[in-house]
Amino acid sequence: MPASKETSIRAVARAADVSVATVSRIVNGIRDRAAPETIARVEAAIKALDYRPQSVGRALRQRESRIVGVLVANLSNPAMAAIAASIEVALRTSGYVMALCDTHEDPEIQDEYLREMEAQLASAIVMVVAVHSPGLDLARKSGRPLVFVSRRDPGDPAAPFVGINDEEAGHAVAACCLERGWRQPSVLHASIQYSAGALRLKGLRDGFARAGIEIATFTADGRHHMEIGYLAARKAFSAFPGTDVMIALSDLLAYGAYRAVNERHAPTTPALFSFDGNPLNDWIGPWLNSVRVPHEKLGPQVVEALEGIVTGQPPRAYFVPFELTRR
Amino acid sequence: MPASKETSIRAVARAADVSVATVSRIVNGIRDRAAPETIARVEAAIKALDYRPQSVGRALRQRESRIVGVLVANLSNPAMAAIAASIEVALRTSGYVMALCDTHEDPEIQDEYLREMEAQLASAIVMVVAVHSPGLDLARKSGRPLVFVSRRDPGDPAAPFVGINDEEAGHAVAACCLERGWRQPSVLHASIQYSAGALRLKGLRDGFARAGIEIATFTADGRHHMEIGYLAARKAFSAFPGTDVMIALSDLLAYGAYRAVNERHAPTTPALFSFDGNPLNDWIGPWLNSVRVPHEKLGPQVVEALEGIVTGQPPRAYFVPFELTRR
DNA sequence: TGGTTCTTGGTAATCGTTTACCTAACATTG
DNA sequence: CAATGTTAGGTAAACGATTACCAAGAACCA
Repeated sequence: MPASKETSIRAVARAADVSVATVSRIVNGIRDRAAPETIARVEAAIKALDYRPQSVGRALRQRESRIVGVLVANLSNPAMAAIAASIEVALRTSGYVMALCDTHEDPEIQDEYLREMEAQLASAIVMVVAVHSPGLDLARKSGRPLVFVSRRDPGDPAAPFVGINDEEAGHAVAACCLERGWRQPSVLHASIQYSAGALRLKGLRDGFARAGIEIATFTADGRHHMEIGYLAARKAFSAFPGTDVMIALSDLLAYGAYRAVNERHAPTTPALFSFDGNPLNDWIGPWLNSVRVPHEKLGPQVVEALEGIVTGQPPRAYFVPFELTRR
Repeated sequence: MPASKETSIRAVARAADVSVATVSRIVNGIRDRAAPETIARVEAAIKALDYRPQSVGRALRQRESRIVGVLVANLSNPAMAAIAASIEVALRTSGYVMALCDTHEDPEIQDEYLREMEAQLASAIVMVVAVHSPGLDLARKSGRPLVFVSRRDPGDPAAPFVGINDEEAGHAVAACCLERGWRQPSVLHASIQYSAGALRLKGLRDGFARAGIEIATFTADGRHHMEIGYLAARKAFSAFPGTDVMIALSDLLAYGAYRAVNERHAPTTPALFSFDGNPLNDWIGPWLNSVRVPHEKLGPQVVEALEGIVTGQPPRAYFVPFELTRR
């Protein structure tokens, strides 16, 4: 009868006729504190009772759990879901457990979760697209490893960061457009108060400036990024009818722009370009040129960044290479 | 100086000059065991020290943490990500913390996570699209509340379930097709060994049978659902060239079919229908008719189902209404 | 042989919280 | 006034795991 009521370390100790200390040491792989024969007996008991140490006991004693809090801004965004999925795999292989939280890009919810992770004694926190918040300021000095993904720490640009080199990506997009002869770019963006958007824009601006081209930017208010993209694209069409390429600073904006393009029924339509490149685009957005972020590479980099922090390496950016998908 | 090193319940007790028991009672809202004046003093101390009880201590003592394990089959599927987002909001409002795990629809990973949630003393487990696995059989008898979302418990059809009525949805799709005069349906599906697919298919079959129409089904092998949809649609085109509507049993299959439709360059193209209706479809898939699952309603139902279990109500299905999106 | 070191393993404190039980002091009642 | 509640709060034992420290025997060496 495997397990059921009493599968504590004590039960194993009784079954193997040793002390709990010995069991604990063996479970934790300390093999030079017990005779091989004893180890075998304990391992047999563990198997027989189907024992697995309870995380809470360990966490309480060590003042640190194996949970890593991953706070993402918006789970409904396929790009972020893909990032979360990648981080999950990487954390699991390293023996951590991901607790995934959706902050809805709201500072208060973000703080609520930061506090909760503190209460859970999370061993690290990963912020995927963080916003400025008081709790984040506290977390920064709490000593808990903190890694930022996609968007840099809004309060400390030097904090450990995993993502693409956004400015370089902007450059690359500009170069690609010029190569194709698109010289009337309009850029659609939502908020650019944070690093990712601002850097992408800077890269674009610099890239086009080399050809003596100044870019036109458009934004709008909306309930979500698709709507913003849609409205911004409409603005672009009326203010800049001759535009031959629309560059959206994120996928979701491009989806919105796509609707605006279709509704326009013009003889020629501008090309569409965007950043993020979520994995579904190959199928649902074949009309979209994009900067593909290799989401599957993000997870391992996050783990590396975390290990860098605990081993005391100076904080730095862990860039993953992006690719251009041209249609 | 709020908090930092020593913000245990003991610190609060010292600051307010009471025992830890009193602090604990006040923190937990037991207000009739202390004088109002004492309560005020303790609450002031809590605020001054910025105290929040550590979850691990509580979990250890109560043998149950506030974590709810949510195991989803595939985070990269926007429909499932949307479900996870909805569950997250509902759990948070009820004071729980979601630990989200991606099982990749792999029984072994699913079991690994089930065990981990056990070790974390999770207070409940939510399975979004579960597969059959030995660990699931164990979890079922562990007494821990267990709710299935989207797909029923593969081992116990009567287990608590939250989702749409798949058979009825199949019926509705058939009726809608007939109303539009589409009488040559081809159905694309991946695995139908699980409840959702099988029931949708049954509903479709029954619905069309009323008009004396037999449906043709197609499937294929592929690395993911998009590819399966693509290949199955190609099969359908060669085996059933006259098909006037393709019904995919999930969104992702429909995305794949869309590519096949576009590549065909035929004078008339079949209509596309699918199930799931993820929130992005309005923008990226305007060509897609679908059964929209109101993801935002799923989370609250999941919480209701969990509460039903702990209050000892008999297990049942909690259906959410679906809607047809016609293009 | 007496001392040292290694091996093997046990003892018990500790982490932070909850809660059953105890105990004064005071209030109420007959 | 004695008996009985009631109120307000404290004491201490859990919960499960880790780990610093201790100790007995064996092995080794001079």
